[in-house]
Amino acid sequence: MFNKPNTDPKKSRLLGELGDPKVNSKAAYPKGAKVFGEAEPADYIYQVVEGAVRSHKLLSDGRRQIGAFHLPGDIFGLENGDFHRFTAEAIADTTLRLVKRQSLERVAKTDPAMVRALLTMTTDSLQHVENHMLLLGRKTSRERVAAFLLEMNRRLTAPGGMALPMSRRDIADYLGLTLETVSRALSEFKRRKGYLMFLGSTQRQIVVLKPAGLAEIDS
Amino acid sequence: MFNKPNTDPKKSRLLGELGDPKVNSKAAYPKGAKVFGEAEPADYIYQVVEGAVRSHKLLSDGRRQIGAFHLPGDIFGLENGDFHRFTAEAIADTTLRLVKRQSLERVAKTDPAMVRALLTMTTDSLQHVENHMLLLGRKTSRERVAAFLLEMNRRLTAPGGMALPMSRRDIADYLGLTLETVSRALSEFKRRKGYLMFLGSTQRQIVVLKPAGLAEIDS
DNA sequence: CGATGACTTGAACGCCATCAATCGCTGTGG
DNA sequence: CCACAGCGATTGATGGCGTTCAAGTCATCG
Repeated sequence: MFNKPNTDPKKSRLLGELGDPKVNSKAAYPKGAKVFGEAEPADYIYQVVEGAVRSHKLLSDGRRQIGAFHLPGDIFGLENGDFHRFTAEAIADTTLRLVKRQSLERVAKTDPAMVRALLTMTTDSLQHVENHMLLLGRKTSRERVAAFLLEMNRRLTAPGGMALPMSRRDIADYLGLTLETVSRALSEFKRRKGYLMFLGSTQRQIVVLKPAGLAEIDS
Repeated sequence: MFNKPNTDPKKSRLLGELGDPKVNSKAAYPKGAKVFGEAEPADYIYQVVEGAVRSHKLLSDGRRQIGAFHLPGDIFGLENGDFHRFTAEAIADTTLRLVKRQSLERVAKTDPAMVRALLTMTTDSLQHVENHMLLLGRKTSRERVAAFLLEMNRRLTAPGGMALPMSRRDIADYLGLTLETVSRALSEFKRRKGYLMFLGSTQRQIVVLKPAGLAEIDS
């Protein structure tokens, strides 16, 4: 709600195209709504206008791994193949801008800079999941939660702390932990270490008091 | 040694360029040699001709996460930015084909199909690490080892089983486990389940007797 | 208010890590 | 030719971190 939109210049190129009303439209997704499912045809790509989206994979018994959270300004659902590789769901009431994949492909055919832009965005995703792989494979629970807080603090910066759109369970499924472990780590950072502060009645409005403390824990 | 080279048609386009002796050269790396380091300038991209390479990230205290193994035919070291995001080392005595990144960039400027090829390869990497994220975040040790065996069985298929080029420690650092846990899982699949067989005196020549059994364990 | 859902906190368990011993193979030097 | 060091791998014993199970708190909403 108080989160600044992403104004990364790398996305501007694509947004120039995306901004063209002839090829895009907006749509509203209530909290919990599915945007697309894993292995469904990838007919559109999406940009978050307002709200937040999670992308996840499921195992057959219900275990879930969230690969990324998409915040205002972020583009997601960009596939090179014809099918989505994640399921995407709105975390909160969300507005998305949609662009037909077909029209992107058409532009890409004649515009090398557009293909470049796609490549750059794909590489950015790659870099994010590569770092996340290190977190999931080798970091302790405290390190994971500290890294999460720093990531969100960077991406959601706003006056008076960040407003996390996701539940403890979502955080846990992003970090490869249980929601109880996430909760314990947050309590520890708040009470024992004094790195955090919760604002208001909810437990999702968080102020990071000592980023350096978190950064130290995150190795 | 008995592993068939990768002949994926998607790589052919790039290999057409890579095959040009004017822009490439070969180099030998003895077992253990560093190909490039994390955060070093990315001046070349590489293709495995013979041998095998591992790509990893390190935490400050030495914990290691291997992101991928590169086998004959595979291309790696392709970055969009100017710096490598992994350290790459030869697992066995290895021959690599090198291509100057600059000459790739030059071709890419005028050849949209080349940019496309780069995008496709980047997307393939992305898909691999996305699946690996699910493994690292949510799978049990048995599931991880089963998935590893199936992956290597697919990529190293040869008459009379596969010859793993990597040590138990490498496997462990790829799967986010310890080498002891990997060893126990392999023993279990061999003795208790009868899914595996070791050939010869070494413990790296493995025959998968029942892929279906491994697939079932891997969820 | 009572119901519900998100979160926190406590207690006990279990999977995997850690520590440690041993085995088998290879290579090396006396 | 044998002793032995060294390395990779296996196997056993123990321990700890995060999970699981469970109870309780708090805010929201009918």
